[in-house]
Amino acid sequence: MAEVQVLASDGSVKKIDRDSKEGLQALRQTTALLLAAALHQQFDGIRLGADVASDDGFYVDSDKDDVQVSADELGQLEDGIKKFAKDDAKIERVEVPLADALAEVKNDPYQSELLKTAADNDKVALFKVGDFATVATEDVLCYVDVVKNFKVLSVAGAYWQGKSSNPMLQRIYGTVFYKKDALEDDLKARQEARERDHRVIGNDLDLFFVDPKVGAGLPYWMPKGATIRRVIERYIIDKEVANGYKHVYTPILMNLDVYKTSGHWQHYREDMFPPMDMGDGEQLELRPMNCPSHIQIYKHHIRSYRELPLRIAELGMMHRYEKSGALSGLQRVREMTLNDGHTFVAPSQILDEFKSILQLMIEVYHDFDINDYSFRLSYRDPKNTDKYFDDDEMWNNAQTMLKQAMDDMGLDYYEAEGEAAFYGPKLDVQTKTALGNDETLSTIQLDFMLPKQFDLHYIGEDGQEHRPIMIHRGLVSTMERFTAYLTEMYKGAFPTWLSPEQVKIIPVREDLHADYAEDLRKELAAAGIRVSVDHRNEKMGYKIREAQTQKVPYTLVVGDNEVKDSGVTVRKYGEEKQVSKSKQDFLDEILGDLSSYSRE
RNA sequence: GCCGACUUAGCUCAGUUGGCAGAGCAUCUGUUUUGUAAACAGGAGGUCGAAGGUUCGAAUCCUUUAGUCGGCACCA
Repeated sequence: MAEVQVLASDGSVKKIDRDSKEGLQALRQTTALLLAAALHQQFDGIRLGADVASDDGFYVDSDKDDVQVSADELGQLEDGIKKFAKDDAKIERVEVPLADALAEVKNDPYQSELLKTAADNDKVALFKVGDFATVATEDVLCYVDVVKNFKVLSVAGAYWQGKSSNPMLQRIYGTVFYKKDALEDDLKARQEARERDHRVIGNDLDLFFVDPKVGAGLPYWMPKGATIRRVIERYIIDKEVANGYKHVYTPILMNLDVYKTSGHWQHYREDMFPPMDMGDGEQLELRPMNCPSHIQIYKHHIRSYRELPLRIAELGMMHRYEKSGALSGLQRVREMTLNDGHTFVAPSQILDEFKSILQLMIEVYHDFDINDYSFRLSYRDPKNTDKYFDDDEMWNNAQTMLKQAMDDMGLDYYEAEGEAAFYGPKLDVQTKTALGNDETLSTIQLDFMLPKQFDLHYIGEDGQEHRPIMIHRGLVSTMERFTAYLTEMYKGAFPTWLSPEQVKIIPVREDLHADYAEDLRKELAAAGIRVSVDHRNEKMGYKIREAQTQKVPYTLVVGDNEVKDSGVTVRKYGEEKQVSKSKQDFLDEILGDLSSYSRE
């Protein structure tokens, strides 16, 4: 076990395993410090923000008004880091009076702020390397000669202290490891991440496109993408109907007054498209959420306690005016169709209904083979409560209830303040995109507010009116985001049941085998399989290659041998091996795939 | 929305100090009838994102604008 000495901000020194998480973090923090030192040395008068070790590397912020670092200057910064990382170089901790430290950085508001935050009793601890010193915060390595295998990757923008009301700084990102091959693996993984990006695959496989001339964030689903979506839609509707959901269709346009009643207009307006003024005083609004629509369904009849839980669901199209910089392929769009559902329950039913929704979600994830996710309990921000519906008791009860349900079910989760919807706390299922960004896939939200706003009630056993509670839930997210997620997860090689083209038949000779190929296609199509014959005037190798690059699960070659045996020769995606079998055996195989959602 | 970079044929990309807009793949036409990852030949295809400006002359320089990408902020 290789050990490294780390220096903490309080001056204590200890040895830790360099391959531990802390060991890597200390290396990242150290490299960030050296990058800050290099920036300080190479760019006179640069004002430095924080130097930070992140989950996948490190970064340093700096003011860009006087010094704008360009992408082609990153190499010279690497050289600068190397100069600091000499054999005998050490990071030392010094403690100085705050006033002295502030005097040193009097033209740098960011360092001043960091110093003030870190100061204790008018003294502040600094980490020093060469003649560069900055605030001591996270652990660093005592000896910096291990900073060898690193790369300065990119320059981007970031708000000072993460607040959009603050000035924007430039942020320089990098990555670092103890071992050279670990660095190379990391760089390779970053490259591969780009190759599995759903926008790249979506283009290669012709799944969808966005045309800027028509509108940003408004995707077009090409036939193959539409097929994947249709499979998802049919799957989830069947699943939900089987689990007691009533599927409905509701308008995507509603009178704006409804959104004033719901509170969306007050809390969510900046994400909504502007209302359409119809000229006669009526204002119509493109809906940003489906909940008010399902509330109308609820209110259409007088409801009895016997009907609860009442589960209303819809693949609901909605429009949100997402900020231009947030748009990204199918992941963030302005028109989306959510696998939405709202359960109306009596207070005593909340816990059980929440658990049964979560159980259903876990089943669905299993069918799609989604395993890499975490549960997040999203609470309101206690320091900024005016963003949310105002009812402290409701919030506290609901948040407690969510936590209890998760604990009862024995599921791991983490808690996040400030992530709630404006009307209530929620359970979010967090996943990562190919590029490593966090995103919410599924969500289950408790809502005590909308039933009150819309004055919902049901008749209880006692013959009196009672207020139901709403649970908002999306199991497979929006069709857009879910398709994007699956595309990245499967790298475009969808399991047979989801694959837009399941079987490609290639006749060896068009003049001799086309009829057999066509008969085969008809038999498979009759069994519900998405199949086509490649009749083009091309060589077999060409057609095989295309079937592989298009990631078709099964390629069937038929020639004299197959005609004679009334069979097929099967080549699976990603395999070179060819297996000859009877038509029936192949049909059994692929139907087995479909019924089990299998990828094999 | 903010910071930076980018935008050339359906796709991926060249295009030098401003001087006649290019390649590969795809598409179309022929020839070829093929047994497991790219047959051969020929043709067609672009107001260089858009609008203004500088210049004898702009894909190239300047301004504005839209979009895309990487981040940040915001979120399904």
